[in-house]
Amino acid sequence: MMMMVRKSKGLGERHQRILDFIASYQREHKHPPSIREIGEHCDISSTSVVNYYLDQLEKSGHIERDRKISRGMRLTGNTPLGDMLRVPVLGVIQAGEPIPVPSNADFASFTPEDSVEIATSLMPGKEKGKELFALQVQGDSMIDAMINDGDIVILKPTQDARNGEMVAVWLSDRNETTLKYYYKEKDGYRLQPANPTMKPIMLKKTEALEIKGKVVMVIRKVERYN
Amino acid sequence: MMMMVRKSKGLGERHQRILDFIASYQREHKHPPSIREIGEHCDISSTSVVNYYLDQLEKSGHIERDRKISRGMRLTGNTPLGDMLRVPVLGVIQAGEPIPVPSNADFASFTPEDSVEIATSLMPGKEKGKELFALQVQGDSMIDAMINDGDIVILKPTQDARNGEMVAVWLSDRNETTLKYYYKEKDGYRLQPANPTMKPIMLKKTEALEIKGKVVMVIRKVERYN
DNA sequence: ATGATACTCGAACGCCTGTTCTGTGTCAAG
DNA sequence: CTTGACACAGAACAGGCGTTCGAGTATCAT
Repeated sequence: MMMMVRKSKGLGERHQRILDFIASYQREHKHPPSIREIGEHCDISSTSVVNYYLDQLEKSGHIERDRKISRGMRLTGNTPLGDMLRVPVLGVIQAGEPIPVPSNADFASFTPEDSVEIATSLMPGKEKGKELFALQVQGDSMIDAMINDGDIVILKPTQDARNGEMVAVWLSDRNETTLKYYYKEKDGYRLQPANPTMKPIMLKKTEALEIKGKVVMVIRKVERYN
Repeated sequence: MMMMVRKSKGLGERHQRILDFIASYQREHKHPPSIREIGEHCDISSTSVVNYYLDQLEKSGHIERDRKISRGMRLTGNTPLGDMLRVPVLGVIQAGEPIPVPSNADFASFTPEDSVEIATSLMPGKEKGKELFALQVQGDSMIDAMINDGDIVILKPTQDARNGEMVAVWLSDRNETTLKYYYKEKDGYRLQPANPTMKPIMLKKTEALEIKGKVVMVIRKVERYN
């Protein structure tokens, strides 16, 4: 029979699968799954194998376990609750620099320090998917998007947008990153600033427009201005 | 034997005791207690009696239960976890209207619909006190504070501010509400807009300035602009 | 080859736990 | 006084669940 080869570095596919299942189960049921439920949904036929992986995940610090207690497991670091999302802060965003986009398997491991927690109840629409990432705004170049220095923008990675959505775009012709409301028009694109007093950027079809993500939320921690 | 008299209105002593125990147990163990554990710590000798009360608490909406599932209960309504704050949205804030301030005992009861949840990890400084309230911005009158129509501002009620703090003030002379950075100067007050391209409001000492609260956070859910 | 290591399976054991049933004492209404 | 709702106890049942054990298989370095 085919055997899975262990990826000596990081988590194997089954580890990841179990981790994901615990998270999604917790979100749906408000409590952790049992060992047998994990086995069923992760195609593991024996409870002892689930237990085997759970032990490893505990040793590697990904989960905590309360032995002997039914469903006594919880994720550590990442999403402790089903009510919150942990969004990785992948870097900064500023006018003169390209946008850091999430590398393929970048969501797997990120330190709790470099992430922000968002209550799912705050999330607009059905963007509750876990493919979100965050960037910290650097500089005052986004003031036309009503976004301050230091603000945190939550993005959903995408290559195309619908009219009226706020997107993060890289204008390679101008060497510029910007956040604007996106409108496709007959002769090109219109990038509308959030500030209604400011004029839009009109782009011809010939000009390059790379959509990197869609803005779903902006968070500003107001400390002191000094 | 002594019997407890049921308080026909509200929760009896045992109901409250069970509720408190579930909360404290959950805090300590990260998972809910079992029926028998509740019985032991609440001086109830029979599991059926615990079940009896749990049923009532479920009917009255204080807890939710997953039948047949071990420790399948959880508190509803109030933030069961210490990881999130529930902030009441007391109303709207706009230029032409006074600021709704929290009435004395207003934090006690508010519906979950009229509140926003904030992860404590997001809270700046030590404003994690629960005396916070939120207002929804109405209109474009706060654009000079880099705040959009529909944004949610989290406020901490206070009557005075230190220099550099963003405050919500009511200028009775002008019949105007505004959000500005606050600076006390020798000849009066300076109210500085967050947008660095805009000019401050200079106030003489004689002009009335009512500070209603201090802004600690701004949240913008970006849906669609259309 | 050979042993070590990693991984998997199936089954059984036994405690944990929610559920249910029977019975008892209290108290207010009829 | 009878009746019934209410609060409670105790015991037993049945299924859920974590744990453990024995055994088998694939990969790989020795």
